[in-house]
Parts: sequence; C-alpha cells; structure tokens
Amino acid sequence: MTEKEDKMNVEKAILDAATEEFLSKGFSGARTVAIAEKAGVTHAMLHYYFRTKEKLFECIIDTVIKELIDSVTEAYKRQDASLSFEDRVVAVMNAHLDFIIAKPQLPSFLFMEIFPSTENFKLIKEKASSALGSLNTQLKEALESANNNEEIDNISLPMLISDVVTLNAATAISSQLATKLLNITKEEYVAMRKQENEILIRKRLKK
Amino acid sequence: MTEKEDKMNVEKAILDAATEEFLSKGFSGARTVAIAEKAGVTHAMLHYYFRTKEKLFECIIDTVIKELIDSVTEAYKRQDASLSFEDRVVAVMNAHLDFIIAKPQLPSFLFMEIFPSTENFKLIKEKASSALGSLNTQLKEALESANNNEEIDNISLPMLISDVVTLNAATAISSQLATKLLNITKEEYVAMRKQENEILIRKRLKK
DNA sequence: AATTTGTTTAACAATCCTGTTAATGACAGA
DNA sequence: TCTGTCATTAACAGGATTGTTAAACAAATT
Repeated sequence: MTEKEDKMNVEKAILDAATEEFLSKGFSGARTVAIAEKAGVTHAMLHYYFRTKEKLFECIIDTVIKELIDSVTEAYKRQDASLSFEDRVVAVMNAHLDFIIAKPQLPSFLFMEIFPSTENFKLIKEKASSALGSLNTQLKEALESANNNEEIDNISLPMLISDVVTLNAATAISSQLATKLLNITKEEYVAMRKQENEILIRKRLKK
Repeated sequence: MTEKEDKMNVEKAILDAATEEFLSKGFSGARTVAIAEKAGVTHAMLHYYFRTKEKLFECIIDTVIKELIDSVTEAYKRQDASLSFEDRVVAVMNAHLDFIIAKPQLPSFLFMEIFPSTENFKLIKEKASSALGSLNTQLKEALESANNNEEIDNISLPMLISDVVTLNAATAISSQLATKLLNITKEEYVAMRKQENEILIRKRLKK
C-alpha cells in the first residue's frame, strides 16, 4: 500500500508546512504557495487536497487545539492523588508550560487569530468544554477539600486558572525575546521563569 | 492657517485609522483601502502622504512605542518617594496596566508583529534603551536600599520586571476573552485581575 | 491676472495571490 | 489490454490590493 502511504505523506507534509506557516505568520500573512513549497509539492496539490486556504486553516486549528487540551488533561490525569493541592497545581502548570514551550508561537497565535474571531472561538470552546468542564469540577473539589485539610489562601478558581495560564503563556511568548533583551539563551530564560512561576503560585496559595 | 490644520487633520485621520486597522488586524491583515475609507479620504491620498503601506506602518509603530514607554516612565516619575518599595512597584504596575487596557490589542500585536521581526525589534530596543536604562538603575537602587530597610524576598530585577510585564500583558490580552468565557464584563474581569496581580506581587516581595 | 505650489480625484497599471482546469501519468480491476 | 479512477503537473483565470499618474483644483505669491 505504498499509494496510501504516499498520500498520507503528502497530506502530512502539507499539514506540517501549513502549521509552521500559519503559526508564525497568522492566517492573512501565510501564503499558500509558500506552504506548498515548504511541503515540496506544487501549489495545485494543496488545493487538490484541502480545496481552500480556509479549509486548510481549519484543519490545523483542529489538531493544534486538540493537542493543547490533551496536554493539560493528560498532565492532570497523571497526577499522584497523594500530593498536596499546591503540588498538584504546580505539576500541571509545569506540564502545561513544557507543551507550550515546544510551540512558542502558539499563545500569540491563539490571541491574535483564534480568540478575536467569534466563530473560531466557538469552535475552541466546544472542543474544550467537556475536557475543561471535568477539569474544572475536579479542581473545584480538590480546592474545597484542600481548604479543609491544608492551609490554602482564599482564591477563586477562575483566578487561579487565569494565574497559571497567564504566567505560562507569557513565559512562552516572552521567551522569544530572551536572547534579544537579556544576554541569556532561551532555555536559561525558560528555566528561570519556570522557577519564578512556581514561587509565585506557591506563595499565592499559602496563607 | 486652515490649510496646515487641514493637512494635519488628514494626516491625523489616516494615522488614527491606520493605528486601529494595524493593531486589530496586523500588518498583513490590514488593507490600505480600508484605512483610507475609515479616515474618510481617497486611497490615493494615503499614498500621497505616506507613500507605501510599510512607511505608514513604521509611523504608527513609532508613536505606539513612544506612548508605551512614556506611560511607564511617567508612572514611575510620579511616584511618592516616601512610599515603600513594594507600594511603588504596585503603583507602577497599575499605571502600566491602565495604559495597556486602553489599547487591549497592543500586547498581542507587539508579540505577533514587532518582536519576531529583528528589524522592528532593533527599533523598539533603541527607543526604549535610554528610558528603560534609567528606570532599571532606579529600580536597582530602590531594590538594594529596600533590602536594607524593608524585608524583601530575594528576587532578581529581570524576573521582577518580567513578572509585572507578564501579568499585565496577559491581563490585557485575556480580558478580551472574559465576556466569552466567564459571564462577566471586561471591566469586572480587569478589576479582578488587577486585584489578583497585586496580591501576587505583594506576596512575592514579602519574605 | 499669471504663475507657482501643493492637494485632491479618478482612472488605471502592475503585481501578487488564490483557486481552476485541462492535459498527463500511474495504476488497479475488469 | 482496456478502462476508469486517482494523483500530479503546468498553465492560466480572476480578483483583490498596492501603488502610479495625469489632470483638475485651490490657495498663495508675484
């Protein structure tokens, strides 16, 4: 079945190239000819497989969103139930950061391209709702029971999530500036921020 | 001098329209005809005054950057010297947030359009270096003397600045999601985040 | 009034970019 | 081997978008 493999290879090559192009340049900045070139196919092939630029874009958002959601839910599932609430939050936060760092353009792409568009946002909300819904209730329970057992400072769940997402997203985005602004490598900067984010969250949760 | 006023009006109208268009859609998403229309002039006028889309873009980055830098330095200058280090940091942070919130697309625009481009980044670094340099030394002195008088937890200056910028930028960006995700207004969300950011920073600075 | 200077308009040119199509090739099943 | 289907290519069509130009116009200067 070399034909089917070939077909998958072509499709995958286009998808990979498209992901890179869309994430780095945004929808309007991306060029379909550039994607085709990067994928090593004629640009007619791109239209043959995905019809339009919009459809191709939708395909890559779908997978990107799926990967993002999975990374968080997986990280939470893997948690040791015996850990304290504080330790669990930190562990999920770090797993989330590791995923984001692998695709550092993702946060600004989401903010620029996906969130402002009501339609795309609907899509992401649908995909995320079930996963985030259960994560939410789990966290809620953990926070409530933690308040009984541990000494947790008063904090609302939305603000806690906002803190984590905020710190991680900004870490990923600003990591691209690290080498340009400070005289350190991206990896050094990320390591510093990881430590700093952990300090911030731990201090925040302590009474 | 109605002619010069008129000229200024046309120029300003184009610049204002361009700022809105570029900030919300990015360079490649922006359309010069849309800018001209918004400004109420023919699109030939746009080229007459600014020659090219690129040149117009450079003009608006210049002013945007200048306003951003000024907002921070002004906020720092206005500070009461009798305040504690912690209070001063919080005051500057809040002033910074107020400015950003007025142009909520600014952070994602900077991250998407300016920072990735080495050339544009050079520009912003030049413009910011003198202002940020003096701010930096002022903060450094304040931090050192604070460590003698007050009880400040160990933190490096880059990380402190990174914390503040990070939290504020993310607040502005995510505020656009507030109404879509949580059932609250943007203003309510910003107020909540402002409070939360202040708690985070104060706790971070305390030993 | 004539000239000059700078502003504005409308039409047009040129290019870039997306998407199509018709022709060709490859290959599986009848 | 013939036929039909799918993959691929090259060339092109259409439209959007940026940028130019020539002519009209307004205002100031001589």
